[in-house]
Amino acid sequence: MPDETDQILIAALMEDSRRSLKALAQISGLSSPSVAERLRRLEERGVLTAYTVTVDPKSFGYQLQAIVRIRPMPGRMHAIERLIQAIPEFTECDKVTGEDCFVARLNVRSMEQLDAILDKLSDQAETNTSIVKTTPVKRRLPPLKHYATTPEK
Amino acid sequence: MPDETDQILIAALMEDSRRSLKALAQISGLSSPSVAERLRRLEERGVLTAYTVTVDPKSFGYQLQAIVRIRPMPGRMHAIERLIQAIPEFTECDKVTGEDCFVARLNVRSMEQLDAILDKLSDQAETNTSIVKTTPVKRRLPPLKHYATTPEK
DNA sequence: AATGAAAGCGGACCGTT
DNA sequence: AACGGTCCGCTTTCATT
Repeated sequence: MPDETDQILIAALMEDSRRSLKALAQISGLSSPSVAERLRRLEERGVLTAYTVTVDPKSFGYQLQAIVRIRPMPGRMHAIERLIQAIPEFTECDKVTGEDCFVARLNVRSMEQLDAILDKLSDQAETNTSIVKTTPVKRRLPPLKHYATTPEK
Repeated sequence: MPDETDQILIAALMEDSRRSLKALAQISGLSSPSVAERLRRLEERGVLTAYTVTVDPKSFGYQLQAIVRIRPMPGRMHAIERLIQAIPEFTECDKVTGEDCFVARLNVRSMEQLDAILDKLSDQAETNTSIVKTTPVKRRLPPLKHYATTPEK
């Protein structure tokens, strides 16, 4: 389990993954070789899974974002799963318990494109689409503390 | 709108946001000062919105992930929105059209914690919870091409 | 597992095209 | 808007604790 120093490093990288080892060293109170060593181990252990960027989809003309719940018809589950994976406008998808097998995020340029994509699923699944209006919570980390110091308020 | 070189840079950073300017220069066929200049402009224009890391929640004991749809009772929408924001285990939340006002992602350590958190909403909203079993599509970028060279297969 | 020293490489700032 | 050159600073390696 990551210790407190690891958590400081992770939080610092979450804010800005391009921070230099030296900057991370200052933040954590370690030397830069130690930081490098810790990052290496965190990657190795699968704690840090990716260094990545966030892009504004609107900059690329993706004016609409939708959450689509998908309920495949009997026997069509694998086909639907492959279809979702093959359509790049689905930028995220979870397989979940309950009636809706999949919950996916869809980025499209227009209502017409939304319709066209949902249409591809329509012969093998029922879909339920909600257009994203705003995002009250942007992707963030859950609390990283080991011990539940906060009694789960 | 970002040109093709910008797209190459963005895709390269999406894969690994810690790539050096020199590495990005080689990938894109530019010099490193030019790469630095382009990144600066992409940030300025709000195309690149963050450099960040992805963490495995399980490494921190978050054994369960759920998608929660939340339908506030009349007049309780703002209160619910603030509540979601205040509970750090909600790591993502969109406000959407339709009956369910919010769709949120919840990370918890146990079923008990799941219950405890949903309980906090229960007097002001109806919730519908789906446990995430697998993630067929991990967060990715939609196609970045300007022109729809792919006729939306 | 972390440190300091040293060497090698990358980034930032020039002036130029 | 991109380039090459230069200088400075960071990263990486290694020996040490």
